[in-house]
Amino acid sequence: MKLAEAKAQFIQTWGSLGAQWGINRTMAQIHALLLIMPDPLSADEIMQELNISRGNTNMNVRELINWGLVERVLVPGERREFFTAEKDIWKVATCIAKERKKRELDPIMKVLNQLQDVEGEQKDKYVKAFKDSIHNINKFAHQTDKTISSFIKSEESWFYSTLMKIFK
Amino acid sequence: MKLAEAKAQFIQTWGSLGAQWGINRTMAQIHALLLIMPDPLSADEIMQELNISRGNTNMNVRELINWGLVERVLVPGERREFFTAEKDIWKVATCIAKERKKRELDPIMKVLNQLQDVEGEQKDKYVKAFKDSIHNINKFAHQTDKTISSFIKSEESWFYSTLMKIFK
DNA sequence: TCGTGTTTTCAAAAAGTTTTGAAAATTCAA
DNA sequence: TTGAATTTTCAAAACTTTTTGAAAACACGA
Repeated sequence: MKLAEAKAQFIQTWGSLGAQWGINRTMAQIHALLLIMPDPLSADEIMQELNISRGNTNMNVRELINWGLVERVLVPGERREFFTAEKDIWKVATCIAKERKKRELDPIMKVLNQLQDVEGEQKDKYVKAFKDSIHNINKFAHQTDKTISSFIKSEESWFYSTLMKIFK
Repeated sequence: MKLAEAKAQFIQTWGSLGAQWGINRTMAQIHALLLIMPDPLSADEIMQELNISRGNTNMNVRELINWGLVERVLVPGERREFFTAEKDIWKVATCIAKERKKRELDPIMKVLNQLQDVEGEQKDKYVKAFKDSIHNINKFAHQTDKTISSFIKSEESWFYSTLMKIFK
């Protein structure tokens, strides 16, 4: 397989994966492109490679920067901005985990805690079923929160550097 | 807080969570409703509770059944079908993990394996960067696959029943 | 300050997804 | 069979999200 073909396929696969994950397709494609490019790209280069408009490029690059997955790079002697993606896939993973935890898990945990105290008799089977469900989901959410938190922290810890060598 | 209010809030929160996860909002809401109801519901009851059309109900219930999150229940003496959701949140989680692995991780791993062998010189920095990226992502994907597989299996194993008692 | 190259914004258009509801199909008791 | 209750289908409508591109804003050297 030729490089150009492989590149196109990788970008499109990463793009549809992103779409299923609530990340928009173009954002994921830009990320894919920057992942496999050795040097930083300018907005124009991204536009050309992916055939998308300037506005679209700008918007999605900014969002990738917000997620912490892409960085602005200043090339000496160049007026234009260049962009590059974090290449260490473990860092990418922890970065995404951190962001999704903040955007998804944390808010639902807040709601679950409020829903714990519904008025009403335990004798009422509807009240009982509701409370039981919320209670169980809440326990599960706390466990998940702990697991994700330690995954996120593992990146920085001593434990990480020793253990991860096995996989890297 | 009153039960009705808490119920509505839970359904709507679970619904928007689902939307972020690539699951459609209504499907997640039906799931939420069935999760907190002690007894199975009929299609009509779901329609009334959530204010959605018959077609919509039918389609999304079927999809939930495909995911293995909801079951058809036959009530003796009733012509209509009733539906109920798995209440054990650990089972729900492994079920979702299994399905998402099948739909998302497995296909991308297939593509990554194909992309491993791109033609071209290692001296070409674009070829090198591409190969390195794919190689690293592939290693990560294999690791993730193992982790998810053992999570899915944990449900059935001896280890599960002993360890999970701590959290339940 | 001006002019040029560059980035950002945002309203409107395009594309994509979900929902509706009525008609068709199915099921089953009589 | 027949017909009433129920479920399923699917084209069109409603809604949501994404993309475009031109205009505005910005940055900076001369």
